[in-house]
Amino acid sequence: MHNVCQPLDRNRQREFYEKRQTWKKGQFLYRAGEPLGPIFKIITGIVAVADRLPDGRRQILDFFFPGEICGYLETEDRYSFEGEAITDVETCVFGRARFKAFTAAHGDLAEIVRVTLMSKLNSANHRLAELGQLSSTERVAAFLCWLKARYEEHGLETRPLTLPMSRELIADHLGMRLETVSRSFSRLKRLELITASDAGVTLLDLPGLALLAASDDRP
Amino acid sequence: MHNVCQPLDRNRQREFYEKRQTWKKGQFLYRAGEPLGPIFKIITGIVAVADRLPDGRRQILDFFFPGEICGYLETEDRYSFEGEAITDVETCVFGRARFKAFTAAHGDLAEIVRVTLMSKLNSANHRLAELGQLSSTERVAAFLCWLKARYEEHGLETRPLTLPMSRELIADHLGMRLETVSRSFSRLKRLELITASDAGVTLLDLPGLALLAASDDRP
DNA sequence: CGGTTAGTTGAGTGCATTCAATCCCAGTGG
DNA sequence: CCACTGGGATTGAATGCACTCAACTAACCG
Repeated sequence: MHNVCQPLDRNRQREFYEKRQTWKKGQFLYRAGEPLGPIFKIITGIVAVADRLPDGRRQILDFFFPGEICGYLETEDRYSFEGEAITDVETCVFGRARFKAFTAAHGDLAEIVRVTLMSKLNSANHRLAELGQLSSTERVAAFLCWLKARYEEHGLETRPLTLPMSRELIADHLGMRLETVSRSFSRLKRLELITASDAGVTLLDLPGLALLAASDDRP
Repeated sequence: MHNVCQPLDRNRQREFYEKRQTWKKGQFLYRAGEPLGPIFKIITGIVAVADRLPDGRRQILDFFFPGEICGYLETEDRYSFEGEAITDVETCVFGRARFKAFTAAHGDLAEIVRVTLMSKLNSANHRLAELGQLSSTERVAAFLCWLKARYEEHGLETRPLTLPMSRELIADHLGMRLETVSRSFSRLKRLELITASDAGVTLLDLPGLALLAASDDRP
């Protein structure tokens, strides 16, 4: 159907971006241990990438927003983690080999990949500090600051902040139980750092939240 | 020896590896926020890379062993984290710009950098799952398994395993207090999964430890 | 020897978890 | 139209794990 690899821009674009795919909320784009399939570029929606322990516990490692690429991380020839659509999601799907060849051929793209990887590693490290050192409420505060920053990147409304993920997802991201997440929200409300309506959460005192979060803001 | 790349071998080698530096246990190779200095390749000893919160709490992100490179992670023009010699350390020190130029000029080296970054990101992700999901004793078990694997990589004695880091360092790595680390060791002894002598720790039942650690082995 | 530092262990506290009840809302079918 | 249902969220009560504070041991070094 799509012929492979011409050094012609038009074709490239088409090759890369033509093959779209949609996912319902709750569907998995890929699972850990599955043979490597394609790489996904998110067009709309949010994907949660998670590590899962044998007994079912899971750690959500990152939330991927439109414009980001997920599914590229691999060990051997299997996916390392799992990617789940937590909203309805639309993706571009394209082959790994082709992606590799393409970046190899373009030095500047390789540099972009390097910078992206480094930035992701940086974020992961900051999150390690959060998980290891912050109390539950501090973690929620840090999460809200982070989410606001992501929303601003994407030009989304931040007053109020519409939370696209459930308490359970937040809990699995922050290494706590959903009830504890809920209590933390209540605590933040009582401290008048946030208010909540059915539309979402409003951050009343960003400096105060950042102070609670203590950790340097994550990039 | 280190056989890095062919063209202009002699000179390159000299440029890269001639400048050595030694560090006493406890010295910092670099600190977060400092203007970017050189990149460090560790020849002997172990370096702990850590993130530090404003109030002094720290999260040790990784331990770097001989042959590894640390100090390359950056945001803007500052070091993101801090690198501390936890034993006496000998390093090669070389300039960032030169390193960049060198990798840019050699596609294969750039690929090595990419793979290394990806592997580090993979490890960081697995450690996120550990911090987020495992109990304290499980975390210590995971840590011991990981350390053994690292030792084997480097051809070091693993029966017994000589722990190069104090309880406090382990605690700051695993997000717990040093007393809890100590209690976890005692628990593992009581479970007859390990024994300890003044020479170090012997892992009696690796499968048992790995089972406790639950998480997939980290790479 | 005394002084110092790393490690272990005990007692008591507190924070996060577990289990459970309730509430709210959206969806559905009588 | 309203009663019913199910999922997400909040809150309460009780438990338990990890933390704090503190005592004590062992090893090392002057």
